[in-house]
Amino acid sequence: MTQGKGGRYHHGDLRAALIDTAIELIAEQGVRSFSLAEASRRLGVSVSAPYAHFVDRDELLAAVAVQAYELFYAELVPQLSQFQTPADRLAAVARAYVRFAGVHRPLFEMLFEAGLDKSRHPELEAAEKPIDNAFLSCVRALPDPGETTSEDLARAIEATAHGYTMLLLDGSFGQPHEAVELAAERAARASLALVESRHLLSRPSVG
Amino acid sequence: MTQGKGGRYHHGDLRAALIDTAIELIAEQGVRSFSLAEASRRLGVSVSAPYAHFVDRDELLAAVAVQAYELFYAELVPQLSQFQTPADRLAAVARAYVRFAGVHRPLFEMLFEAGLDKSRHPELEAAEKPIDNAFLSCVRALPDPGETTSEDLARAIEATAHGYTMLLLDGSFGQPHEAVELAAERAARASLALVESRHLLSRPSVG
DNA sequence: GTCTATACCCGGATAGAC
DNA sequence: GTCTATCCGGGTATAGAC
Repeated sequence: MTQGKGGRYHHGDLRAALIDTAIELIAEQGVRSFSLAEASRRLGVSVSAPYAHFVDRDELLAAVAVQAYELFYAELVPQLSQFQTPADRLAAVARAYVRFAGVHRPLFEMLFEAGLDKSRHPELEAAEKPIDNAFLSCVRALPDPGETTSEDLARAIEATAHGYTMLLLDGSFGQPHEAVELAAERAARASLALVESRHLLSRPSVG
Repeated sequence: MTQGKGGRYHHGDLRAALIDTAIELIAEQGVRSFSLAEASRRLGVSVSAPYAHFVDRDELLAAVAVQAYELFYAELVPQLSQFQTPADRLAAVARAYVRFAGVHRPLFEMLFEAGLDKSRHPELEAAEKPIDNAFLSCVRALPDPGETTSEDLARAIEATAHGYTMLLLDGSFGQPHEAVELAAERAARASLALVESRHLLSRPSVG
């Protein structure tokens, strides 16, 4: 899909092709079992070829993760303009969060299971930030912020969306496609509940 | 710790020793890199010895996971009797949930990252259930259940606790020990907020 | 129940030719 | 930039002796 000539990548964009193939393989077998060797095999290049473009396996995985974050964010964005109130937008973003994980499961898993060292791959933090900001900007648009900081409420909602996502991926909502919608809907509702009782987020939890 | 004689396990309880050693190794290096070979080395037995007690690597890991669930549950239980109201107990359980993950991080991670096939290891589901029940029994003790089912509210709180836990382990709350308490406290407060607005969990999230 | 030995497969990574 | 060839390490699992 990226080379010009025959079956070889002599003059093609092997770097991009490796990223695409890595996504394919991760989607098929998960990050755990991903290897440069297999990616090379699938592309019909030698096992040493990737090292001309990535210093090691982790650098390729980091590039994949960045792309995954971008896709993730791209699927959250449309929700922001589709609802009127900030609260509804928050619910929609939470719903989209869970949906993304359900639809692009291996991609989502790799973001959290690849075991990439973020200090060695600073691009990852940058790629992740827009997602945090999607929640945060909605929270900031709420009237009456109350005592709770925007960051805390945004984090509560993101945590909840993330938590539902994990339960979904773990099978707690069953296997079929309806499970995705079910979990997504629950996350959306919980988000509304957190918004409603956000004043409690900044108080001692027990008397 | 389980054998009687010298450095060999000829007459010791190798099975139990393997589980203990696995926990050690997982605590040191995470599940990812755990191998039967290394566990054998550390115990001073041959690499083939474990196969007399476990059919394969996964069966040992499953046994470890069961033990991890038991410890997890054991740390939640004391919270149940320490607070008066059901809501406070829910907050306390959520707090303890996050704390467990913070204190026994590798153990917690293995429960969700080991990649164990639950259909092949039914013991896992059974070992997990008491934790779900800890949340559920508190919810059931709430006055005025409202329209939302107990299961839904319990799951919302567990999802939130789980989500905060993931953010904590991912470094979103910083590195030091205070991060654990911070995340745990946020989870506790969010639980109270969900209890307070639980009526919203059973309604459509957008009009 | 544990040993030794072995067969097997896999991955990461490098050197040097083209 | 890609190849071939190779080294090195690791893990899983089995066979057969004790």
